[in-house]
Amino acid sequence: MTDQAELDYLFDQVASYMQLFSEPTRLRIMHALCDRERSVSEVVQVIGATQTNVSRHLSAMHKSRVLARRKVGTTVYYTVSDPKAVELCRTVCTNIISNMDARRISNSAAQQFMGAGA
Amino acid sequence: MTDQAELDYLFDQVASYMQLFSEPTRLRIMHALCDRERSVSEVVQVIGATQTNVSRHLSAMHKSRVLARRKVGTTVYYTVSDPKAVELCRTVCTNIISNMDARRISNSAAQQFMGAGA
DNA sequence: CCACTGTATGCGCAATGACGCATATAGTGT
DNA sequence: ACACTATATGCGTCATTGCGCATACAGTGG
Repeated sequence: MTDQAELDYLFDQVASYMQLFSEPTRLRIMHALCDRERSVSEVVQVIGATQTNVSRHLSAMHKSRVLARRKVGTTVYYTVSDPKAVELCRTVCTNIISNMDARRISNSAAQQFMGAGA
Repeated sequence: MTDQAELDYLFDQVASYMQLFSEPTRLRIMHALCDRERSVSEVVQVIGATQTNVSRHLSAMHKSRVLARRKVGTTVYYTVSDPKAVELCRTVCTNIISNMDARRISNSAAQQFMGAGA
C-alpha cells in the first residue's frame, strides 16, 4: 500500500470517528452514558428521544466500538468502552465554552458537560 | 435561558464543530494547512480536488473561524487560526492509529498525519 | 401458548451535504 | 477597455443520514 493510500485510509477513519460526535443526539447519548451504564429505555427517558432513534444511535456507536453492550434478559445496557471518546467530547466542549462565554452564555450547566469542569 | 437549553445549545455547537472534521476532504485540507499558509490553488494542487470544492470547504472552515484568510491581489491565502483544531485532529489521528496498527496498517505515512509523531 | 415488556429493524420521507459545471467577481498587466 | 488569472457562487444532482411508523424479534411471567 502506498503512503498516499494509507493517508487516505486514515483520513476516512478519522472522518468516520469524528462523525460519530457530530450529531447533537449522539452527544446527548454520550452525556447520558459518560458516567454510568444505562439501558436503552433509560437513555430514551433521560434524553427525551424516541426508542427507535436511540436504539439506532446506540447500535451505530457500538458498531464503531465506542460503546459496549451488556444484555440482561430483554434489557440491554450500554457503556462507554472508549474512554478517549469521552475525553474528546470533553476537550471540544471545553474549547467551545471558552469561545462561547466570551460571547453570550452563562454556562452554569454547560460547564458540567460530560462531567467536565471548566 | 434554562440549563437544559444551554446544554442543547452547547451540543449543537460541539456537533457543528466536530462536523467540520468529519469529512476526508476537509481533513486533507487541514493536513495541507497545518504547518504552512497556502493559497487556494496551492491547496487544490496538493490535495488533488477541484477548485470549486476546495474553495467551498475553505470558506466553510473560515466562517467557522478555524481558518484565517489573507488576500494578496487575486490570491487568497488560508491559515489555521484555531490551533485547537489541529490539536484535535492530531489527537483523534493518534488514537485511530493505535487502534489501527494493532490490526493491519504499516503506518509509515500515517504517523506523519498532521505533522504528529506517533 | 399467550400476553407483555424491552430492543432492534425494514421502509419511506425529508433534510443535509459533497460535488461538478458553468458563471460571476475581483485583481493584474497590456 | 481587454485579456488573463485567481477565487467564489448559483444551480442541479446524487448519496447520505436522521427520523418516525409499523413491525419483528427476544425474553419473561402468567
